[in-house]
Amino acid sequence: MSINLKQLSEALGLSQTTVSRALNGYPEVKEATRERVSEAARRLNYSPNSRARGLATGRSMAIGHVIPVSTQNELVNPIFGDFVAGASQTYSKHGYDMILSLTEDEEEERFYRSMAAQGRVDGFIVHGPRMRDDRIALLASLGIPFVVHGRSSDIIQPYSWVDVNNFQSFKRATDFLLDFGHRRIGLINGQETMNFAVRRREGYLKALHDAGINADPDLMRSAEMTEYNGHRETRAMLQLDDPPTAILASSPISGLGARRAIEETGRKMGRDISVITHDDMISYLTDPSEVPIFTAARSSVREAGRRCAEMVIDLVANPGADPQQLLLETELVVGQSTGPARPASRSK
Amino acid sequence: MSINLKQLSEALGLSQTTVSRALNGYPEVKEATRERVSEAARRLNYSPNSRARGLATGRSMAIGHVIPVSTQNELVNPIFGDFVAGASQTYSKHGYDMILSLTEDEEEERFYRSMAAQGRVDGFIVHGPRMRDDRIALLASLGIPFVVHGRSSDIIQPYSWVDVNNFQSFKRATDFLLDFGHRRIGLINGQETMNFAVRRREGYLKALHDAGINADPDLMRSAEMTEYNGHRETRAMLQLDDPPTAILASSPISGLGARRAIEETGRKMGRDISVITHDDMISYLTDPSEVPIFTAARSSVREAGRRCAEMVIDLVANPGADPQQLLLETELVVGQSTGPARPASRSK
DNA sequence: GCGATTATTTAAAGCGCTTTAAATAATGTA
DNA sequence: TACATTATTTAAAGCGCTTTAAATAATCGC
Repeated sequence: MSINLKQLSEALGLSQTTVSRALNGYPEVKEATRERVSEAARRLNYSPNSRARGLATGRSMAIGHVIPVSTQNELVNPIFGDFVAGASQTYSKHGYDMILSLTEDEEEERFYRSMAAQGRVDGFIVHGPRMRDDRIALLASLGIPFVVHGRSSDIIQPYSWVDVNNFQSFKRATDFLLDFGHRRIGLINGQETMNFAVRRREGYLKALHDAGINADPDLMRSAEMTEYNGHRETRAMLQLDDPPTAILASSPISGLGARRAIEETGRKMGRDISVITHDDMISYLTDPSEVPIFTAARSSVREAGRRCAEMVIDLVANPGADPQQLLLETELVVGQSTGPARPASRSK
Repeated sequence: MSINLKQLSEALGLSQTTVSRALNGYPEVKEATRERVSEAARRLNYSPNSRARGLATGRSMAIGHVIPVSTQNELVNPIFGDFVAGASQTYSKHGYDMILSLTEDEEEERFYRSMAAQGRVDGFIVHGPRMRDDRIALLASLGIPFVVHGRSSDIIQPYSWVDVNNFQSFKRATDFLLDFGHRRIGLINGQETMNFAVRRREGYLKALHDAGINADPDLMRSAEMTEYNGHRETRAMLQLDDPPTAILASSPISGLGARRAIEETGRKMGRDISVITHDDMISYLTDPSEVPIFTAARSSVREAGRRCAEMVIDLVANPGADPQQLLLETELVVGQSTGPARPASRSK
């Protein structure tokens, strides 16, 4: 189908060395020669074999994205598509490929090791960091560049990460509700084995504490962020003797479930009950309206994907460099789902 | 970090040839030798460099997934995560990598060409086939194995695909509604540049036609499958003089929007208006209840991912073989969102 | 016009593996 | 025991590129 370097250089009457250099932009090639070479390469449809080039350079020009999938809950995080879209954009700009694999918990270590040892990738993006994630120590010991999307906790050695300021974001959202006079605020969090979920809870608790409010365990729920779970947990909270007047949901999807539960009881969201969601701005979920339905703490996960990709490419290019960190703030976008607290309406 | 073949063979006092053969399961190696080699490989932490191996074998052991992203609508399809999860599972079983890239329309052809020419992948999965998708002719002309997830139309040459029987699925769902006495059935379809959407509309129309009902253009909507659009289109239909008594939604997400619009007008889904959705069984959206909220035509996109991966691996292994096709049927799961037609209730 | 520089090109080695062709060892047969 | 077979191992070539070290061409200063 397409020719190789040897054929191209023979066709040109030049050595492989010169042709290679011409195409790779080395300065010691006469400009006229370079043009002749480029033209011929285009005309004869030459493209360098990536494996051969990789073998010679010691680079694979690929970054591995390893998505943990626990065996119990085979859930794929909905943010995943948009994150990857952002990263892919950056990679293609730099000539990198993205190698994606979903691995189950038990195989995770083996997988990272073999990908690294076989030289299939030049670096990794670590997804879904857990509370005390041992992947970080593993990758550090393997000596391969990596960036964590999110953070872990209790890790001594510095490492590179890109994270949303989940603590601040949920503190801010809680403050916003407190300012509206809400005192009973429910939290519908993601699974608290995940690091981000714990940080969100801490932000929520801090705001309550600063306002002199004791947190009520009944109002703090934690489950996978599905529509179904958001509905179930909200319904349960609304059935309490002293139901919340506001709810903080960790994802727009659990937010949808919360809305359904609210409306099922004849309440109106935004009037009887306020709701704020965290919103990663997933393309098919984020409301494009001027005043969106949901008041939300927004942070573009696509942007996070771009930044992670840039960071790991940078780490690959500068092996000696120090780890980098980037903390993204969310933006609180006020929509129709929040308003002043009403005296605990118990309609129905 | 880890050693190479030469070092391993020197440590063993054997030739590289024998060591290579021992590890790759060739029969001409004495069993005792093979064991000695495997043991040493394990002990000395040897793993073969994938690029070198790929250069020698001419295989890259990677399959490319190219997701089209149109510049106007930067939407990432929500099914994508689960499809990829299924495929990844199959790949890792066979030692393949998945290379993922999102490319914009204009770059698509160039991208496929260069991936193929550079030998970065051994085959492709084509996502989101359009009505008369020219990627199929392109890939056929490149002579590289590929499987289309979905089908195109008006393509003369046979090609490999895995698709859901969208026509039959929507015909069946429409029949189900007709049996309940519905005569005004709204369709909230995906974008009809996509092949699947057109097939769904045809199934819907066929059922109506067989029942002697003239399709009403006002009841056939087509837009990207977001919550927001599902809401908007449903609301528009409910405001008609002669509103539908049932709605067919092309995705669970537009279904959520439809439900919101229905309830906003004081109607009750399942009683006043019936809704059936197509459901790809996306992990975070599918309702695990015995009797789910939504009546839906279900088909596991994760399974489709697995089957596509198997098929492309098979095509790579058997270059001469004929194209393969697989048509998956949906299962109509009856939930709470459907019931007998009610005399066009115009509450509120 | 000639040696010294500088610019440009090339031969050949090397990246780490697989595989062909050939050599050596082991076993069988008469 | 000697020759033919079969089993096992090895040397070396080759995959297609980059890059080091060396060669050749062109240009400069005087």
